[in-house]
Amino acid sequence: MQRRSVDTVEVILHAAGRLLVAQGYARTSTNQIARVAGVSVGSLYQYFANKEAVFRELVRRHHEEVHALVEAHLREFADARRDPVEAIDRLLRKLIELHERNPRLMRAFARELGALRDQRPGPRAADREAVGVVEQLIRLRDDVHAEDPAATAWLLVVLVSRVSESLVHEAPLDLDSEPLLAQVRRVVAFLFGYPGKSSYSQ
Amino acid sequence: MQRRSVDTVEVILHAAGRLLVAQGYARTSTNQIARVAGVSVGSLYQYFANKEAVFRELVRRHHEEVHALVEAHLREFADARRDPVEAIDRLLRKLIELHERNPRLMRAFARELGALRDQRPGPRAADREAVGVVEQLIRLRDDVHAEDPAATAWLLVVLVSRVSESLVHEAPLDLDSEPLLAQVRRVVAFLFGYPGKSSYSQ
Amino acid sequence: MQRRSVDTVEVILHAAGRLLVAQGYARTSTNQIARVAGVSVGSLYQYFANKEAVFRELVRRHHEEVHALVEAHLREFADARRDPVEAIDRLLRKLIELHERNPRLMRAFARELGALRDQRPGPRAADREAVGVVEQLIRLRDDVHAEDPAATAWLLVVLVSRVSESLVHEAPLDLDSEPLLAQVRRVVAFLFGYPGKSSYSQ
Amino acid sequence: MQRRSVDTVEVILHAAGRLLVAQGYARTSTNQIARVAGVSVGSLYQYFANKEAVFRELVRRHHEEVHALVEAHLREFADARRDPVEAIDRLLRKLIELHERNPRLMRAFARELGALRDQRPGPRAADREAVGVVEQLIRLRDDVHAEDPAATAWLLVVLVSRVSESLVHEAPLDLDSEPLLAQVRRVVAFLFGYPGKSSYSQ
DNA sequence: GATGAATGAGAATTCATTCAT
DNA sequence: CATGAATGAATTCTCATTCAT
Repeated sequence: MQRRSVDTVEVILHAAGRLLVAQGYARTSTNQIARVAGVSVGSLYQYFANKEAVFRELVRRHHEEVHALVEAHLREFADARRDPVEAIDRLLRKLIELHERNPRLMRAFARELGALRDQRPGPRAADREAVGVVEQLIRLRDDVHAEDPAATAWLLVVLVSRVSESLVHEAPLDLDSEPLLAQVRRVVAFLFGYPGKSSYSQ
Repeated sequence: MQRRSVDTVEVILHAAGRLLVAQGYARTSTNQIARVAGVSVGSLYQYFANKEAVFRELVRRHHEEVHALVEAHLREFADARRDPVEAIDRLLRKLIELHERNPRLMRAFARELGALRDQRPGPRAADREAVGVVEQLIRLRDDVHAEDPAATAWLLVVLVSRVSESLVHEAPLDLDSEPLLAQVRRVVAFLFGYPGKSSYSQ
Repeated sequence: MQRRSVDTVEVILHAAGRLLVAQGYARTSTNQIARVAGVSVGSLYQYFANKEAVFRELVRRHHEEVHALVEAHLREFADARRDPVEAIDRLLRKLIELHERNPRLMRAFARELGALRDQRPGPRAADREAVGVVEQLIRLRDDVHAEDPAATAWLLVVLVSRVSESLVHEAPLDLDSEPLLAQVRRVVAFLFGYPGKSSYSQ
Repeated sequence: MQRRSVDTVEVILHAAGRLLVAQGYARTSTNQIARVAGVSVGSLYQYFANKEAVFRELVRRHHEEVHALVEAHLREFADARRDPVEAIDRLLRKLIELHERNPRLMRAFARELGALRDQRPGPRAADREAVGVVEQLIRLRDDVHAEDPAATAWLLVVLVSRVSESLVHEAPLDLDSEPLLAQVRRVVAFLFGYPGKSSYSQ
């Protein structure tokens, strides 16, 4: 029984994701989701309060993953023995990897579920939280010399979150991602006062 | 006659914008838009093929404004006698100004109209175009020494477009925008090989 | 001025006919008729009380033509010096000719305007009237020996009106119309007690 | 479950038929049909793709009945031991009987649903098919001497189908149907080369 | 008379949600 | 718990008709 409910929720979310990608939020009906999932609408409403809740759960799970990733890398970033620029670079790569596991779904999240996004705790809220944490970390690390830790933290968060999105969403751009990542790395190093590391001036 | 039609379109778009902000795309009906606009639904459908078309036009107009702004500042950026970092900074400020004229509407655009945004030529396409132009400009300016013009152009565009959005959308962040802009300026200068200009290391 | 109004009515009816054939009654709007006719909707309503009236006039004109044809041939049929079977045959050919001038429109009349058809005087009423007239004529002619004049008249009218329709509407039937007309002729002759004329028994 | 669906379809069709007779196709809305049927509009759309489909099913069922009748009598007509004229007469009477079960509905079919009628396989297609079958049967029977089997078959089909319609639709004609049927019988006998059977000349 | 923008009642259709089985 | 038929409020959109210019 326990098993069954877990499966039901799973197939519903899977179907919802596929339909979201294929037709968007508005065009996807709960009956449709249930049909594709191979369960009855009734079952859908057993586990989800309404249509929105289905998609909210879908997004929530994604955010959870992102959050875990960010947290792990911020721990690395906090570790004085490790290179902070590397930590950011690695986080960025992990985020891109995450997006690339299902880019069409990630794009659909951004495109279709903007209206759901603003619920707390959403990504904006997450960003906000991250800015605070990063600022503290910057202040704690002796080797990071940011002029304005608060502004630097903010820019860093914006950079990482938006760059990872852009790198995936604008994939068709005929640019290789490696040089772009290198560029971001340089900027991060610059922000951290590591001018010598990979700057063009060297 | 001419006058009437123009007015009708205008009041419809105005009403659509207000309702978008107040209740979102999904909850806004065409009858409602018409009522708020003070015209009949029939008139709405005289000028717009369907509900989506109304909001598409709203977004189109916004994009047009952004496009004009970007174009003007890229011309300034192309002018060798003017400081390129200043040009970017001014563009950023203008974009923020634009957003701040009606931040709630701008936020609604991002939140609610993601699905419309992807039409060609949308902002993504615009970004793509901008990257190409900026790359050329970087190559042309003798005083700009970017290591990898293509990657630099891409990062610059992502930075400007996403930072301006973030600055407005996350306004509640208890940060003053001036330090954030200064930070962005520093990064831009760095990207352009102007390390001495406003770097913290000076 | 007089001229203009006549023309306006004419172009409207022409457009209505074309649209009726192309899309049917329901799918044809008055605005569309006006556009195709090259006049304004307002003008349409200057000359026709409503949408239905336009099509009623179209049908009325057709009925008028049919009526004139029938009347002329009934006069011929009434002329004792002329062969009554020939008269019927000629009428039939004339009706077919009429239908063939615009078979698609004729078919559309039958298909789409059934609901208008029942207005008096419609074809049914016309049939009724014709039956009475034909019955009298049969009684008057000495050379016509119909067993039951009333029933014969009825059958004759049904035969002529339905056969002419069928011959045109089912044109794709891979039958030549000449043999079919010959067959009808034989039946008419039989009904008139002209068994020797073209019967197979001769 | 099975039971419910069948009932729902049935009451919808019943209501549609009644409304068709009472107000015609155009004036009948799906909401109205549902209300009269005592079900919700949603249920109507669960079983029918759209308004037209409801009426198409209504007509289809009628055609099915007619088709069954015709088929049964053609089998009789094919039986060499039975009188072919009688077979036609009986078919005609059965068709009239069928029409008279609900003449107003039959009339409404003709008047209002002409546009639906033309779908394949419609009555015209059915007529076409019948002509071919009848022609074969005429050729097979030794006792039927038709001069031109193809033309005879065609005329026979037109006669039977149109006469049965006319007899019902023009019922108000102050004629008794018995003499009319006798007249048709005579014509059929004549077409089959049975001149002595019931001809007035005997 | 002509025009065509404006009207708005009304129609078709959808779909989230319920609930009897 | 599962099912899926039934619901009906709500929405989009059409189009015959009017009337100010």
